[in-house]
Amino acid sequence: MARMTPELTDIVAERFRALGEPMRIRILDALRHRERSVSDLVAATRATQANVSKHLTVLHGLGFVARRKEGTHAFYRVADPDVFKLCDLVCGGARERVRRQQHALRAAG
Amino acid sequence: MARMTPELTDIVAERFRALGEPMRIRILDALRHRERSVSDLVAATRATQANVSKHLTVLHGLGFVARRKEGTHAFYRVADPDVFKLCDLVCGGARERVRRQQHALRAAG
DNA sequence: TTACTATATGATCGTATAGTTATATTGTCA
DNA sequence: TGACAATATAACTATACGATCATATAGTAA
Repeated sequence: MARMTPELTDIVAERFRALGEPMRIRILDALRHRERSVSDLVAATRATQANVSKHLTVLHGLGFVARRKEGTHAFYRVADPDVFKLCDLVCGGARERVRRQQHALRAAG
Repeated sequence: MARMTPELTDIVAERFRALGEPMRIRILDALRHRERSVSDLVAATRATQANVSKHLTVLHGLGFVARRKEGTHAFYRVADPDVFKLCDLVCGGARERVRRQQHALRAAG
């Protein structure tokens, strides 16, 4: 396979960086099974409304979530199902690391 | 599935954040098919030696790459094969977004 | 209209970190 | 030993960005 172009590496990094904030992961996790309003997400994450709204703007700008307006409410849902595949993969790597560390500790102890 | 714990969201975000830098993506891309020494990577990425070394420290600290010393050289290789699955997934999302935008432009134009 | 609710956004601040420079460390060879 | 090469790291600067506060915008209801 050919090397990635600098443009592509920038795009890839931008998308990873958007997922690289704990609060945004919590928001996506809260959206795993159903859409939620902003105020729902504020309650679920215990963050301020402005903070949640700004994180949603980032996720929406990159197409990770979609928005539906209804009256004064805005309902967000996950628009890119690969998000959870990404989280599962990265979780798996984390679990594997913990497992190896524990194995090394047992061998040393 | 249960909600993620705050600890887990932090770990997941930390790993995504490590992948959220263009230079680190370039380094991983350069390691896609073979291990490389630090000076190889300096030449491949056109960054300074100190800069490449620091990025490698981050990637190594999270287990994304492994190190092998040989004389004064240090050879790095990808330790977590999921890295490229992650990149492919995030690339796919990017491509899908571009495709939809072009479709919308054609429909509007 | 006024009052209230839900959401988005601009201004500001503090912190985290990428990049650079200089230096330390380690290994090789004469 | 000294000189050199490869890598790692400490100190510093500049910038990006997350969090907060205040305010703007939009919808609803009286």
